[in-house]
Amino acid sequence: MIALAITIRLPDDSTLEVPEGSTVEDVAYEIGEGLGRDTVAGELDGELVAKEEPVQDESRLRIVTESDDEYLDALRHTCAHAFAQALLRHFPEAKLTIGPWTDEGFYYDIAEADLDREDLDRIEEEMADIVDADHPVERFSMKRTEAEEYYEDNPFKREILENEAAGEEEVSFYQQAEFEDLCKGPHVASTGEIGAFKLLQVSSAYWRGDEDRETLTRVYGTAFPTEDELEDFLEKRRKAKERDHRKIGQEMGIFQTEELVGPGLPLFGPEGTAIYRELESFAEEINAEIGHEYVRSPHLYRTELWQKTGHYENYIDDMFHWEQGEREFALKPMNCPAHSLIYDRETRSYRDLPIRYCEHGTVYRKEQHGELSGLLRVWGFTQDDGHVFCRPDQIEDEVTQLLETAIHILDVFDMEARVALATKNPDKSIGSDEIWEDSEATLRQVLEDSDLDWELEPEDAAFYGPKIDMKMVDALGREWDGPTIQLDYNLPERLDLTYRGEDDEFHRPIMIHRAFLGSFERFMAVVIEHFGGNFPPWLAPEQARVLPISDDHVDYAHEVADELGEFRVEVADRSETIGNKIRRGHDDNVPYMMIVGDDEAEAGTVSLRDHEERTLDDVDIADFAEMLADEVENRRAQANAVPRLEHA
RNA sequence: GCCGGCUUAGCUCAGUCGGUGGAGCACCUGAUUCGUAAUCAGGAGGCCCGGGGUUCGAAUCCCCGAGCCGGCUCCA
Repeated sequence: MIALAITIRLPDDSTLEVPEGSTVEDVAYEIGEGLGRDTVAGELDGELVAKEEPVQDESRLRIVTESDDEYLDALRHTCAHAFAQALLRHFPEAKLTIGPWTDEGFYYDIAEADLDREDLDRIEEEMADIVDADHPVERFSMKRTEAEEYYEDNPFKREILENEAAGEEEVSFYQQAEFEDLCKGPHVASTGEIGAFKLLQVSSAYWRGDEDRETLTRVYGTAFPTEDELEDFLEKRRKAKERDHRKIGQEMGIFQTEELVGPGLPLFGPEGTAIYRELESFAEEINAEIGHEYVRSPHLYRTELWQKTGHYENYIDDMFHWEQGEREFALKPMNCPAHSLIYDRETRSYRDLPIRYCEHGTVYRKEQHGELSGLLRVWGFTQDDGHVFCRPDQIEDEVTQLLETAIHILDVFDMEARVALATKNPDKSIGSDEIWEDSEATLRQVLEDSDLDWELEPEDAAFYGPKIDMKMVDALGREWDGPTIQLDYNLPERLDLTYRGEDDEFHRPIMIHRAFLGSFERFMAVVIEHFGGNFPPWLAPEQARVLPISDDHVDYAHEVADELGEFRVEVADRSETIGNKIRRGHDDNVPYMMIVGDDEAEAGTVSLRDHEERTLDDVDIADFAEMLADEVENRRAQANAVPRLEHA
């Protein structure tokens, strides 16, 4: 019998003919004996699959071995099985649902098992036994009908069989010792390959992510080939926890929330407000540079406005609204309609465009209670919002300018950007295909003309137009939502915005929504975590502190502080030991301490010490002031006065 | 909003079996006057998240609610 040949495309773009019905592993052996032996899994048309997966004609295949990143995914997937196996030994009545790998590890969702941290400890011990026993992980097939019987008591697995495996005759299972699980793979060859693992937390999740369906117990864990890698991972988590903006915000008195005020409504004291105002004046400076003019709009509006914009029907439940006499009013959830109405106050000419408005606009959105978190998700926040009204032929220039500005801003904070183009979601979009295609092409053009790396996020656009989203990458490599540039063809239509064209006809302007920092509140949270509270001088609530050695030097300390009057300077004038003052200055994250005693008072100098414990004696106050002024005015991300003065 | 956990001094946290609540730091007072990461002593500070219940008696047990934390879902 003659096997029919099919063609497989390999990563180097070469092709390989293999018999029909070949698996990933077969192809690997076809390429080379050694590669065949090392095969862990395959990447088939971009999807990670088990090595037993049959390949199709014309598919693209990459062989995954132990040296590839995907090996970690398979390892974690096997660890998820080891967890489920250990779980069933202690909780035989538990029902398994799904247990995939994730970027950080794995989770397993289970039903009919309430677990607490102590249970996890017991399960971890059992898992250690399973790993030590080094059970081989075997794949086997079962008829779908048999599998349905096998899972007679497990409606979740049966649902997977009904949906995911609907057309299949046979389904695959994986087995290690007494444990069997319906699973597509891939997995590593034996449980002993799991070098190090840890169960991280127990929480909950909805079956199929649907809040109307069953609530399941979800256990998160992670696994690595070696103990060292696990330890690095845990260390990074600990560091992240140390930098939690809620903790630092509390310690440094940056913000507070009060039950009496309400959830998600932070109060800022002088320390937080110093940071807040610095961010605001930074935004003001940027807006002046790029010609965005400030406007102001009220917090309260008749809801008819949001009926007109279309937000009412989609978001009224997320707005704060109430009847006021005959009318219904709502706190604004966004600034764009107000800006649009200002645009619309008179007949605009094509010559006037682009018209660019901006506002530090405070908006209120009734986020779900479970979503509220420190300054990251709140009910009331202030956006560094802006809207450009322009002609179609101006979009490219405007977006380019906004993109460059966003990159510059992140650069000031020493943060990298990860740029993505979010395109149309067919299920959630309005407007013609033609408009979408044009606007996506325009954004794509801007990105291609820039020297930025960017990726596509298909179907992630807002309903009214495509957007460029930027993630900010902080000092620990974590990603946060950053600047956004969104095209909007809808609102100008809804509010009937026009301009008079060269041809004497009325035309529809395009609206570009943009935010650089997002909201001042959330950006503060990011900045706190990014710098870990150790702010650069321009942002630090207290930029320098004068520490007199003894009470005899308090007067001189105040003289020094007065000389630095343009900065945020305090004097540690309580009767404490100098060691204690230094300790406090460091704990308070003051960038610069100026220690003054007899020597300094006599010479009219200070002894400088920064947060990095770098010290320099005999510093001229005016020289330091000049250095600090430079760091503040130029918004330098590092406090480097000590080394700079040292080498001056 | 849903699931689970937590809530004790300004902060971090102990509090046994149901029998009138403690520590460290911070704060106040006094002493000390100090040269680069915590001087010593004393004092003050509590609606034990709120409401209801069980009990002779509740920080502790039960019910309801709020806030926070971890997830899920959501994020114009």
